[in-house]
Amino acid sequence: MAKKVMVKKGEVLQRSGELNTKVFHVQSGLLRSYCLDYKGKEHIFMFAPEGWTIADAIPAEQPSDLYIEALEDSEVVILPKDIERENHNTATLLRRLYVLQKRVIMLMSSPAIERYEHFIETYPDVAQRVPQKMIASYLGITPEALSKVKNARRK
Amino acid sequence: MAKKVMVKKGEVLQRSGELNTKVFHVQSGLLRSYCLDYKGKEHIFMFAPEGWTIADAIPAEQPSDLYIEALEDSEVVILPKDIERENHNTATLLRRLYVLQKRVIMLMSSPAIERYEHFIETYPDVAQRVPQKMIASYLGITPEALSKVKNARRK
DNA sequence: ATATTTTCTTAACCTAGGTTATTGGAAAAG
DNA sequence: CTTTTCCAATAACCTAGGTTAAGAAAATAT
Repeated sequence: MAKKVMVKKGEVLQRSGELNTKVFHVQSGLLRSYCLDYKGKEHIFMFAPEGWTIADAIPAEQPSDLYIEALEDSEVVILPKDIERENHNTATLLRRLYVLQKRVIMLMSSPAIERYEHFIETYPDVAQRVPQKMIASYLGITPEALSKVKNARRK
Repeated sequence: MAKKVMVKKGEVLQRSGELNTKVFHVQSGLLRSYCLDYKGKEHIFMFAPEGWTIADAIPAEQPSDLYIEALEDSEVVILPKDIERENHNTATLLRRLYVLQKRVIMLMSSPAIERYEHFIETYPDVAQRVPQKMIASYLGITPEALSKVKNARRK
């Protein structure tokens, strides 16, 4: 049922539009999920370092909204999507729910610099491992804006 | 364990900062959850019409981030928070997760007018029952901006 | 019914962040 | 090592949406 694979940096594990039947558990390395907007611009939905699980939350029969890609060489366990229905413990789902709630609240009510600081505090390791432009994409701003905003604070 | 209450429009069922130990199931009427930002401005996190469940996703021991308030006279079943851990079925949690995922993606990648149209399509009934400024608050913009943006499209 | 409070709209002006372009440096690839 | 690609920073300019204010229309309260 479950199988383990080694993926190289840059490899795409799932593409938007593909049937969404898998859940990925990261044993080592780093994955990200992202979507493309109508202009073809990427928006990072989440990062998944070691120990995290990453998947599109869309129901299993529907085509995926998200791409899932390796940002580092990674060791990944691929599980069938319906495992969420049985085995996946409720505590994990509740935690994911809480993380997303926080994210929505921050997107609506905090300026970019605060979202940046919150990200750095919450995921200090990830912040060291990905380029700035990916952090910007996760925050919902451009890399230029992130540069500017960090600069503005440093005065 | 569970108790049913009638609440009047405007009544606050839970306040930010209070210990977050309850889940509210709406039998009739309409509730909303919202947070306040550092300027005291409200941001609506979600609406809960008949049949929906609403709660702060923060772990049960921690003080709530969200206010929960009745927008109409409502019939509400109040459940202890830990019911989520046992009885709450996984399908419901997965659906909540999916709704939030969509919300985050839209907040990051779609302009206000598209978020508005998506809201109207997804919750046509709610859109009829709440003032425009609450829709604006849910979308993450001001009522003035919503007026402007709707006007701009109508040309 | 009348008074009071909300809501919606419009308008003038302002600001956070987007866009495009350029530079220089750091990584990858050959 | 050298070439190419990728990345960060800066600057000039632009735009979506915020802010403040004011008036008209609804909704609530008295």
